[in-house]
Order: sequence, then structure tokens, then C-alpha cells
Amino acid sequence: MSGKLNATCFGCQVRHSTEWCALNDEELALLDGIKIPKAYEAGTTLFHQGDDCDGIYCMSSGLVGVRRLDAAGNSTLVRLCGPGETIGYRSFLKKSGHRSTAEIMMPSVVCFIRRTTVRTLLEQNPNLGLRFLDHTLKDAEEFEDRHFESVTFTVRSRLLSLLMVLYERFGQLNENGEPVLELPISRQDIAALIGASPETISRSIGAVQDEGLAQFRGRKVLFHNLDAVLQQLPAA
Amino acid sequence: MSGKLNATCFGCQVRHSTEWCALNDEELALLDGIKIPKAYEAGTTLFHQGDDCDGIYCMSSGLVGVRRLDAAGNSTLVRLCGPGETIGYRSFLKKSGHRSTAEIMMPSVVCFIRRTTVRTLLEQNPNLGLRFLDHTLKDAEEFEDRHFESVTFTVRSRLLSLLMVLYERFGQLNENGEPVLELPISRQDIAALIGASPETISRSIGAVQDEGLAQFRGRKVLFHNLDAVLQQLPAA
DNA sequence: CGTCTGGTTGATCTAGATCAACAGGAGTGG
DNA sequence: CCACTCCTGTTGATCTAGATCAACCAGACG
Repeated sequence: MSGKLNATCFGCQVRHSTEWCALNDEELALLDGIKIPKAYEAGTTLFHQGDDCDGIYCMSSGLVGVRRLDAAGNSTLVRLCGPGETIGYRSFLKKSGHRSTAEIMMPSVVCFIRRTTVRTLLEQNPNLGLRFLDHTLKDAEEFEDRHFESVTFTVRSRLLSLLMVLYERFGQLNENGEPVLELPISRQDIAALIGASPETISRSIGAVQDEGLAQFRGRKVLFHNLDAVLQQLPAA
Repeated sequence: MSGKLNATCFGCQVRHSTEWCALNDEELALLDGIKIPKAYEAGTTLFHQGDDCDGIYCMSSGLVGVRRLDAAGNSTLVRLCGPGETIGYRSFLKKSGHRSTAEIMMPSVVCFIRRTTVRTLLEQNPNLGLRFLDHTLKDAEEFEDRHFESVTFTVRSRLLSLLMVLYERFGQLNENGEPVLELPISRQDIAALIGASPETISRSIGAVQDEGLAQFRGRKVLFHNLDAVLQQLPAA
């Protein structure tokens, strides 16, 4: 229930990184009047795998995790979405049900935009469609790359790579000017995201720590040598 | 240099499964006059990874393999494209260079459509854009699924799965009415496609054979029990 | 207090990679 | 015709990353 809830799209900090930057003022006003912003607590969900897609979600702040159920029924985290990202747009475009579950990972403000609204905007402004196309292309590439990586790279590499991605989004400098990262997700989720067992992640973290690259205490990570980590990353 | 080379888009057998089915007769006539059909020998390439994207390719017949170079410089087969499939459209849409190399795997007839032509058609007919969007969405999903599979499934499962995909496209019934498949690619390529070493593939094939599911002689595969194979496939 | 959940650690197991030798064509050249 | 190399595939022996199983620990929470 933060003040952000009352903010308009015009004032939205993250708008310029979203699809909606294709809209003109008039269209933005329409969107602004009709969008449904809402604050969510951690642990709640936006939608479930299999649900009909009634519209799309646009993240203003916070973090949501996208999970998918495998055949055996265990859900695994497949991706994270932060501020400025649009969620559920592929199901919307495909006019199909959601292929995954979107779960709030930390307190978040998310705007919901009804299916009909999006459709209207799409008809009015072809540029918006192009933005969505761009986004889809990026997604396809990302999955293509990740597929490639998961066969080629070792767990350790993927772990370091994930840490860097998270650092970009959540990293800070502490009072001593050292780079620190407060992990937003559990080790189990890290394991799922990387495609490894929790035990292996635990050991892998231990190894990274032993090498002096970083220090892990609970969910706090202190990097002793960020450059060294970056150098160890595969070309990608 | 088959007769197909002179055929028009109107007579194209595979048109209905391509993006171009969105075109009306007038647009199709334009495309027909300006497209550049060509017959390729096996071993030649349509374009190389890193090349600028001058247009897109539409397969009329044959088979092309899409290969990608990893950091170490070895190229691995990442997908196969058959009749009716459009190649290189994502690089075109992204206005970026090609991310992979397209190599002719068997004698093929492929039509080339210049960038400018596609752009003109896209401007004339928004439905065409939607088709491309659809295709991209499908691609994204496919990669998403494959990523999922490659972590979850065993090499054997993936091999059987690939065999079934190939059977759908190249399978036939022999004189005894038994299902047979002439493999269009080498074992090494099978290995790359599945993400395993050639040796493992060889052994895996041996195992499948020992179980009596199929018989391999060179590139010929004789299925003794197609249903049994299908039953062993993971849910996907 | 007990109970639960998330995490760590140790012991063991296994799918698959890697290394190495070898066998069957398919040319190619004498 | 044989000898040579080159290429693809098979097979065997060995190695290893990571999974699995199991015990255990530390907070959180009733």
C-alpha cells in the first residue's frame, strides 16, 4: 500500500524500459485510467499455470518468480522478473492459457492490464505490436542461449553467472565500498534456476568461497574480487 | 534444377504451412515475381553465422541444418528445417546479423526473398506480421521446452524423441508395411542435436537395438514396435 | 519444548564424457 | 590392382561431475 499505488503511468519510473514507451500521451492516459495497480505480499501469486490469460502484468517494483510444473509435479523456478518487465504477455499474444505460475518473491507493486485494453491499444498503435515482437524475439534468443549454456557450461560457471545477473539488479556497495548482494531467493530456487540439485549448489558455493572469490553468510554475499568473478565467466 | 524451380508461389505445395498464407492473391503475385528460387546441392550454405541478413529464405523442398559455433570454435547442429519452413526470419526482424550458419543437408530448393520485399509486404499486410509473431512465439516456446528437457531427460529419451520427430518427417513404410526411417543426418549431428557425445549416442543406439525397439543398419532404421517407442517418450 | 523447513556435509552411485584403439568404406594416386 | 589416407562409426577402459541417499544442524514457530 505504498504511495506508488497512486502514481500514474506518466510518473512510472520504469516505463521507459517497458513496452509502453511506444505509446503517445493520449494512449498513455487511456492506459493510466484503466490499468489496475496492486501491491502484493511475498508468497502470493499473480496467476497459476493453466489459468486463462485475462490480461498482462507490468511490474512497477519488487520481484516475481516464474515457476513451472514438470511431469512429476514438482515446480521449478524458470525465471525472475523485476521492475519494468511485462509478465504473461506471451500467453496473451498466443491467446492460450498460462504455461507457468507467477509467484511474488518480495513485496511488489504490479499493474494489471485487461486483455481488452491491450487489444485496443494494439489496434491503435502498431508500434506497440513491434515492441511486443521485439520482446518475444529477445525471449526466444535468451532461451536459445540458455539451452546452449546448460549443455556446455558447468554448474560452477552458471552459478557465478547467475550471481552476476543478480548483482546487477540487487547489488550494492556496503559502508566499506565493497560490493555486496542480498540474495532475493533461496538456495533451492537457485538450484532450480541453474538446473542442479540443492546439494550441488551448496558445495559449489563452498568452493567459490574457498577460492576467496566471495563470502556467503546466509543470504548475504560479499564479493572480495568482482573482477576475478567476471573474468571466470564464459564468453556467453 | 528440377521443374519446381519454375513453379510459382501459387503452385507451391508447402505454401499453406508458411507465413505467406496470410497474403492475398495480389500480394502473392508480387512475391512470386520477385522471389529468387534456387536449387542447392548438399554441403553448400545459405548464409554464415555473423553475415548480415539480406533477406529471408523459404524452403520448398529438402533439408537444411542450422549450426552454431560455440566459444571453442566447434560448430554444433542446433536445429533442422524442412519444406515450408522459413529460415533467418528472426535475424531479419531483429535487424541484426545471423546468429548461426544454415547448411544444406540434402539437395534442396529454397526461395530467397529480399529484405526490402519482405518489408514492403509487411507494411501492406499486417496479418503477415502476426504470422511472424506467431512463429516467433512458437520458437520461444520450443526453446523453452528444450531447455527444460535437456536438464530433465536422459540421453536415451531424447534420442527416442528425436527419432520420432525424424520419423514424422522422413519415415515411410517398407514393402512389408513396417515403419522405416532413412536418417538424413550423421550420428555426430544427432549427438550435437541431442547435446551428447558421439560415443554416447553410439552406445545409446546399441541399447535401443538390444531392447528390440528398432534395428539400425547404417542410416536405415527399422522400427519393430513403434507403439512401444512412443510409450517410452516422456510426457513433454 | 517438539516439530518443520532450509541448509550443510559426508558417503556412495551413475550417466555420460573422455581417451584410445580399431574397423569398414570411399576416394585417390601409383 | 594394391597401398595409402581420410572419415565415420563402434567398442572398450577409465574418469568425473553431479545426483542421490542419509544424517545432522540452526532458526522459526506453534
